Amino acid sequence: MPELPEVETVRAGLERHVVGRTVGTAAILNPRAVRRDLAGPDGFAAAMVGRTFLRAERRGKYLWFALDDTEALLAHLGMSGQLLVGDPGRPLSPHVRARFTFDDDGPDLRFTDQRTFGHVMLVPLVYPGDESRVVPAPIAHIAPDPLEAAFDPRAFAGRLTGRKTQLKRALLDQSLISGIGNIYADEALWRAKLHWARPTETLKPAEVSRLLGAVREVLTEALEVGGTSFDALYVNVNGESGYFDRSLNAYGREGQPCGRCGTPIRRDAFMNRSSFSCPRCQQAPRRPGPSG
DNA sequence: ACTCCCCCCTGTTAGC
DNA sequence: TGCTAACAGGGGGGAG
Repeated sequence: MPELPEVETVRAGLERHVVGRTVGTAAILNPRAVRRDLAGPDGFAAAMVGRTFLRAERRGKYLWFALDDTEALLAHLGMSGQLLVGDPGRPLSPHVRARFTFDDDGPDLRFTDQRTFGHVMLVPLVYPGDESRVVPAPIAHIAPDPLEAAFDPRAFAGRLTGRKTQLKRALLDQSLISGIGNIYADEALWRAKLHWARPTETLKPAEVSRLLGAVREVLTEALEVGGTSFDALYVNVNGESGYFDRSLNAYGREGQPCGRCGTPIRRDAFMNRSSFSCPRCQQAPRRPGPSG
């Protein structure tokens, strides 16, 4: 379940192990991995040969390598995507979807993805709106994430309370604030003592800043321990797990006591998935937001 | 313009 | 024991 802390952990690993190196060969082992690339598997692979990874960057859950001033290799890990760096001679696992070797004959890069929700593509770099930062064209509509300099807390507060929806839906909307998924949404809401169904238009300024503080806290703390791993589906570029699952207060803890008040954590069906919260610390709104 | 819901996919687990 | 169904969930795209 790669969200911002997991993707950032992967990005940092790629910066260390891949940046500065030049692609020798590129192979697409499953065409679905490049389904969003207009050039198709063969065109994509051919266009990648000889390109040098100049920088490893990230916004929210997307990461990319700048290849020059105008193009980038964009990647999204989806649910189960991994970018693994290792001995080019090691066995090829059945879930490897794309493989890049380098002209220095060093460690190769493998995009591995059991459930194939992730993808990679070669894309143009553009300036979105009034921002100073260059980003890949397909993600120009994604909002800055709360850990980057371009994030504007006041603009976020205004757009959040201007919506007519439930708070958790808004937190998961990458065009409003990026990098947050189901796990960290539940964790941030628990910390801020806010209910997932709270109508966004009723949020007070103090509640919004409490929420943003909780979001930044939980993302930062998870990042410090390498992200959250429940199983082998999320690992860093060396195949190692993160440790934040030990620090979860709400997510996945149905029936277990709330760390603050002891009330059993409750699980609600939400958007075809689950929402975990403390029924006592996180008071349900009298009138839930739309689609509650 | 904004909000919402379905669907893409595979491996694991719960339940009958 | 063996099958089926539910579940995990990010986000694109289309419906409303």
